[in-house]
Amino acid sequence: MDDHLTVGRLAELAGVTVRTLHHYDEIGLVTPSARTAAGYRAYAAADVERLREVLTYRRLGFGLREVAELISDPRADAVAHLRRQRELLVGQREQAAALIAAIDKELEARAMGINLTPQEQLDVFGTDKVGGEWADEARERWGDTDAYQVSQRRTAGYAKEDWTRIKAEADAVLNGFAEALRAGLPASGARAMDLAERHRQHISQYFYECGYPMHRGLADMYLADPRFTGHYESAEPGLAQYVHDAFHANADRHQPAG
Amino acid sequence: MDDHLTVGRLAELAGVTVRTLHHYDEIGLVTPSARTAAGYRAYAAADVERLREVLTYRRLGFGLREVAELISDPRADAVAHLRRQRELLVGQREQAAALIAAIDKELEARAMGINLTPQEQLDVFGTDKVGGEWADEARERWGDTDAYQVSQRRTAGYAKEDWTRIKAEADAVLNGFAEALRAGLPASGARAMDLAERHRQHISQYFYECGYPMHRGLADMYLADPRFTGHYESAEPGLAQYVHDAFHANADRHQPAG
DNA sequence: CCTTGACCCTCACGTGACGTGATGGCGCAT
DNA sequence: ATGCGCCATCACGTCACGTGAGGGTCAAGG
Repeated sequence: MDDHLTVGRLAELAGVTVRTLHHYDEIGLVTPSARTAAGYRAYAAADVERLREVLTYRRLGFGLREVAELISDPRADAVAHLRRQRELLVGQREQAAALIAAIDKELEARAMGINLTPQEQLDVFGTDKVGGEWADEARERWGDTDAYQVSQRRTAGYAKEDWTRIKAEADAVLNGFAEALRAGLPASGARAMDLAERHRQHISQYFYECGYPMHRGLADMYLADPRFTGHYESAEPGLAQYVHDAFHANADRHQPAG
Repeated sequence: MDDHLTVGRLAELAGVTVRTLHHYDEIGLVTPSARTAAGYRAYAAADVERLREVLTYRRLGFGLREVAELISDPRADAVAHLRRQRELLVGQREQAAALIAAIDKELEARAMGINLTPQEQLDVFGTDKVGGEWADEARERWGDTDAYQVSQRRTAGYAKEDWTRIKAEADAVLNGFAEALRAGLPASGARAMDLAERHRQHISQYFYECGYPMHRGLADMYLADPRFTGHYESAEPGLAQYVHDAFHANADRHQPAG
């Protein structure tokens, strides 16, 4: 009977308290499929699976009542659940990104001594509902409220020649960096700083407000996302790291890290 | 006295209920700086600012008790708060990303008929604590748990000629799509399907496992992120949308949406 | 002037998802 | 047989509000 887990073991594995498992048992959400002679709860593999489902939905902000409905929905199999959970997580992630952008905007504003209008400050509020029941109306909003959509709207108006020019400018910066790297110039040198600043203003002008904090974020992403990394590495090996370092150095110059 | 807000107005602006504001008043967390003769709560601009602070911390999972401590911390000014909040949000976003990656892994596994080991399934648990007190130990974990790090390791080994070849292949796909679009072929047609599939396998081969769910995600990002959008739009206007539709259509063919 | 309807007030109890003991039964090692 | 750690079931506490109940306030309209 080693394939059955006790409450304590499962609790530890799942990262929840014993009381939580008791509670889920009480309300019939995750009931151990067996009990020992002494009345100990004995969780089987299937129970663990179910708990995993429950916890995933819980983490997405659903109430236990809703979770129960979701996982007992007969027209949705495990894969459907995973897809749904994925959707919700993407929404969560993008919402976090939107809030980060909003904070960056405020930080930028404060760094420049500008006070945002009350309206702009309150915009931050509108983007979510402090967690919880956004789940049901999720898709409805992430069609239009999304922060990315903003920049999308901004970019939507560009014609082909605009894009060509924009890209040409971006390529010029990239080539500049590649040359600087080949020439052995340091990533924190004057040339690299110039290029970093040009890049930042380029993004700011054509896409969205890109303050130094966000520019740091971009730098990190260029290293983390292989599609960006590839873009730089194919121009010159080591360029992605070089550009990353330059952006950070430039950000440090203008806004010493806290 | 137009610069003072009533509960209802503020509640609407802030996206919370009147009861919540009453509650915050009761516990002294956000107290209106004035009352009208009739006893109506009158919130001034400073109160709004404070509420914004509170709500931001709340959204990050802090209890009201903790929020009270945080914002009454005299050695932290507004900027410090914003920076801290930003850090936490970045953590949240990355955690969501990690969970998405985990779900994609499971989806991939299921699509291939493989069942993940219990260990691998339980890994999902470990990545967080269902929300709440992760706040304090945040940075400590998000240094190495990050999902991106994986693909970074994989791409680290490529030399310049590899990158050149990889990029050439990617460009070939892009040009194929541009031609198809110019030729008026539908985004769900055979040619587009071929290209979409080639792209998916290209990503899978050189970067990371890219199943159909993730490929859908990529498609969405190509539309959402202006840097990607620009890449496609500069080749042919409307191409970003076209590619997006093609990826989705291709995913639908292989894995009908649930 | 008086009503109507939308908003405001203060109790005060209800709720959801557990936390936190209290009290007592297993189970295995010394 | 006697600790020690884990298990069981009540049962009340808590936190952040929800949800009326019962009653004043205010600007607009008949």
